[in-house]
Amino acid sequence: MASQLSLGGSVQEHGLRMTRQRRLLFELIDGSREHLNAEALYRLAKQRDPRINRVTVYRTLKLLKQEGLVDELDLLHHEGDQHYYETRLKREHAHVVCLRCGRVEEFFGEPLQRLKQQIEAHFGFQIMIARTEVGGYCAHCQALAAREAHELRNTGPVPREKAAAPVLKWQPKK
Amino acid sequence: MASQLSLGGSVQEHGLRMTRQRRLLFELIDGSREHLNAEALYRLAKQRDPRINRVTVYRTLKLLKQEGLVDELDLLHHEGDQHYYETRLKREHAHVVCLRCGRVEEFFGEPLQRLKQQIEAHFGFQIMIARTEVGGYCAHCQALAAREAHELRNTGPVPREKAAAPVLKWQPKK
DNA sequence: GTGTATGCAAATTCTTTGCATGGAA
DNA sequence: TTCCATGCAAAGAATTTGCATACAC
Repeated sequence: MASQLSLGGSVQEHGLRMTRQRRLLFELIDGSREHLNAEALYRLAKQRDPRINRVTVYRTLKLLKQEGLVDELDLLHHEGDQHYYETRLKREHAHVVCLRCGRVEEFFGEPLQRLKQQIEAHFGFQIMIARTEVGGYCAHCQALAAREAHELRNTGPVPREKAAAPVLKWQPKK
Repeated sequence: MASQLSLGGSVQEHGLRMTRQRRLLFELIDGSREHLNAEALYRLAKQRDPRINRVTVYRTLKLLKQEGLVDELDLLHHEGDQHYYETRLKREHAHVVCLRCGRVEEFFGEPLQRLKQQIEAHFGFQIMIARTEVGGYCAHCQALAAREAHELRNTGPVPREKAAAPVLKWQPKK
């Protein structure tokens, strides 16, 4: 999971400085198995360096984005309006988010390469960043929803809204 | 450009009401040739109905999203952290954003269909929404940047940061 | 030593909530 | 006539800025 990207190299090339905080934050993002948002990252960092400030997290994230070391995602804002971060992978990939349980899968597949190539060819565009985020319901949640629907039917009359609404429906945020 | 989606149908089916404001806001989004953000939409709406409130814009956008009439984009946040809105099109498409001039192109192509199919097949996933956003430099801005680089070289010494930085580089937000 | 990075407090931006009134069905 | 929708004011969440101090080079 951990990338081969060099924080030091990238930072020094631009006259920037390698600090305790930057090293820590990059390590945490790069080593995390989840997609962290700024707040989660801050809390993790605080455990290892209680003196670190939330503002430093934001400033460092901005820097890492600019240097192309980290990508920013929103995962369709399935919970709140925060952003999520991951170290940039070599392989293009899409994020597949279950709108019910929040689980995030990554999909690597050739249509993504194709898409980039076509866009570059079609528009003469120079792509710096590409992001595909897909929301819906994972197999597990589809099964759960089906079972719930079944139970509803066998429980007799049900408040109108509940019965009429599709079982699977975009969940309002929060 | 205008979609065939019915606001009235969708609204009434869920026990909701068709109001002056909702009609107006949907019309504006559906009729706009640009991707509007909440603030821009509010300002447009205010011209046609000075009594409308910003909060109503947010509430209506949320509703339209939930009903699947409108999709939310962030266009890679190329200017600020707002979201942008468009009426849902039948055809899958990607948004291609120039990080320099801000121009947004839409790309329709089969890799997008392929991608969805593969994700559904691979994970047994039921896709409700899919979003691809691509950032980089449009042909026009590449040409401009090349010319600028040329002029820089012929102007003699230049402040270090300017000369050392790649000509095309992710623009820091704002 | 110089100039960038950090921490702290305060400000800003974007969005949501509470509540009384207005208006669609 | 019934409740959903709106407007207004205020709150809230996420992120940024200003400035003095700390620390990497």
